[in-house]
Amino acid sequence: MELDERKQKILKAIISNYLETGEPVGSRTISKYTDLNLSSATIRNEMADLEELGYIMQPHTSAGRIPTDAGYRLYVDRMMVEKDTEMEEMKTQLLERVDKMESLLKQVAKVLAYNTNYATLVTAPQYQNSKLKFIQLSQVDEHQLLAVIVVDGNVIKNKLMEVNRPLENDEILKLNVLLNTFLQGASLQDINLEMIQTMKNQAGEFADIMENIFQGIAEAIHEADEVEIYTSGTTNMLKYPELGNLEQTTRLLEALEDRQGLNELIDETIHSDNANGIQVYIGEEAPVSSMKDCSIVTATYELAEGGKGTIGIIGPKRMDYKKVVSTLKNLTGELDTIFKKKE
Amino acid sequence: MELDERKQKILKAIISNYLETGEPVGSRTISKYTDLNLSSATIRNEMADLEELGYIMQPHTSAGRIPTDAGYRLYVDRMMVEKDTEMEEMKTQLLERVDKMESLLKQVAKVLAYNTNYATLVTAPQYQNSKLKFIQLSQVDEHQLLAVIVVDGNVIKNKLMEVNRPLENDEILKLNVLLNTFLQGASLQDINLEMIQTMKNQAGEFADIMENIFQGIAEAIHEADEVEIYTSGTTNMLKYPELGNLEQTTRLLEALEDRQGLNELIDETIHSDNANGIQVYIGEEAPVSSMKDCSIVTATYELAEGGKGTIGIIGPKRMDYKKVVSTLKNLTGELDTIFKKKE
DNA sequence: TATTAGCACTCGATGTGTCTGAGTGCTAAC
DNA sequence: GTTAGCACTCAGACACATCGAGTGCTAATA
Repeated sequence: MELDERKQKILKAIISNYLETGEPVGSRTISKYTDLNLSSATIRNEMADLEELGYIMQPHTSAGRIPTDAGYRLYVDRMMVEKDTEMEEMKTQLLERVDKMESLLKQVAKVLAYNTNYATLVTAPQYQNSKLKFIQLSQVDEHQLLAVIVVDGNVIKNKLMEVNRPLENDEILKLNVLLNTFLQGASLQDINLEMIQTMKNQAGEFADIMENIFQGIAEAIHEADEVEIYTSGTTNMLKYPELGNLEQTTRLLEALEDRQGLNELIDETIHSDNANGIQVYIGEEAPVSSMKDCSIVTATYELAEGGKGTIGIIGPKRMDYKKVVSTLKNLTGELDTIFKKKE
Repeated sequence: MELDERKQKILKAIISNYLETGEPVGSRTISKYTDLNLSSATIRNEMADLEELGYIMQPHTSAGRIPTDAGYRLYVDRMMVEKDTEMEEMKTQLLERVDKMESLLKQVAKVLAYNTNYATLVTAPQYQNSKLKFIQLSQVDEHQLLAVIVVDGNVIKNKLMEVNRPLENDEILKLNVLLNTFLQGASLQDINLEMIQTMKNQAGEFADIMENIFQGIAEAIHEADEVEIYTSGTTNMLKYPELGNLEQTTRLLEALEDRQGLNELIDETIHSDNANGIQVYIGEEAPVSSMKDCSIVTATYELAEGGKGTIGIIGPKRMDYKKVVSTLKNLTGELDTIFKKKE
């Protein structure tokens, strides 16, 4: 059997209708709804075929049909025409009162959740293989020394250290020069044991301070490589009763709260390069088991400075794919601009 | 009518039982459960009295009794004997793999949620009226200038600025001296327009850099005064069906996700000085309307350096008050020590 | 006078049977 | 190939009976 044009039309009508209502779709509905001018009986025959082809199914005998994962997949891949959205509105919402990067990302997640009624996640931009850009020691007060470490992508790490006695100005100067000559431009791999030993020797009585700084550097670089995930609108998931019983939904919310598993999801997105960076996981395709009744749409955004991050939307399988995809496309395109304005 | 000893015993038995089961408690249960050796009929008479006194109520005719807010209140104020808890276990959980303050706080919230099965919130320590401790400018690369601002409680703020040309070493030195002489030890109120003008004048061609720095200072101090709230275990709330229908619970979860309203709660706690900093809100007493079916227990912790923060637990009214209160008491006592070890 | 046994009563929860309507598959006619 | 029509299925709504936990009240008891 083949999926001819009429079958496609009917399938599309079934899915669209189901997306709107969340109820199984019957033959009569399709017969009236589409411009095919076919009776419900004909539709029924076609529907039986579509079911055999695996695109739709009945939740129980004598109910209408709902799309299977394969049906959604076909819909997303072949039938979807993108929608123009209320992006403008969202942009204005975003431009209000945001200062730091962190709050901006949180805000993005929030606005997105608010506008779509799904759960959203946003990661901060990651910089692969960050390099050291600048290090500076300074004396904060008699007993405290501050190390400022700047890494690629302007991730800044501060480390406070206790010292027994205040350092002289020229001592600090010497240490600063030492640090920057050896370490500027180095990545984590470049800093080997030999280098560490040499520097410790040269630092003389301040070897333990060096030790501390190295630790700080490791942390800073790690931090730059580590993903921070912001989620929002997780409670939206409670609005879709078809996601199964309360227990399942709870597990889903827990996964979202816990970040556990989310990392895996992010990793998968960021390492697959798609045409436009948009990826759609439907049902069982999701890399996280607790989301097997959901669909996930992720998009990668890219900053001019080389940072890459992910925006994702998690919702029921009957999510408004058109809207979600085009919103994400727009947003990832805009993010670089927005960041520039704000930082 | 008076609340004699026997009535108290019965009330206590009712509440304890209800805490365990979550079901309305009948007279027969109490008659068997307690060591009073009274028949169910007698208990019924007493229960009628207790109901008249406002400590218990029937959810419907011919159901057992459940405690009212007033009943819980009495229980918390007068009848509760603290429980020794599995604090040791919790402490060991906390000591694993925690580095930064932020992750420590998140971890505290998480461990607490895991151990109690309620929702938890933790705020970072706040420092009232923070003062400037130290400022330093440095040249990161040709076009970027970094201002490091350290505030009381060692809150550190970094601000990157673009500059047209690299500054000479002595120019930077001059600016650093200028900044520290004027601003060290100053609080936000101390920095007035006059001061700003004087400094700008002295800075000469770098007046706009000064402008930037002032903004950074304002942000830093603000940030030190601003509360960051970490929540965890919010999904635990779904485990208590008596919290009302799904919609109510959703509203509750939204409030927890949104931080909206939580600030109010925190404010109220931190400004009321109780004997041991523990505060219990039952039902309608809560300052957040969406939590009117819950109980909230909050505790204030205090660091040696003067910072103050809040830990809170949100659960159903039938929460295990004994356990919660003693856990919180222990934890707030320990937090200072834990922080010292970790920072 | 305080306690208890006993009884009638209430009311949510549970279970059962019936009805309805949406939807199907199949067959025969167009 | 399409359609009308019909018998059939099944979830959900509804009415109704039953059950049992729990109550309040009264009269008997210690």
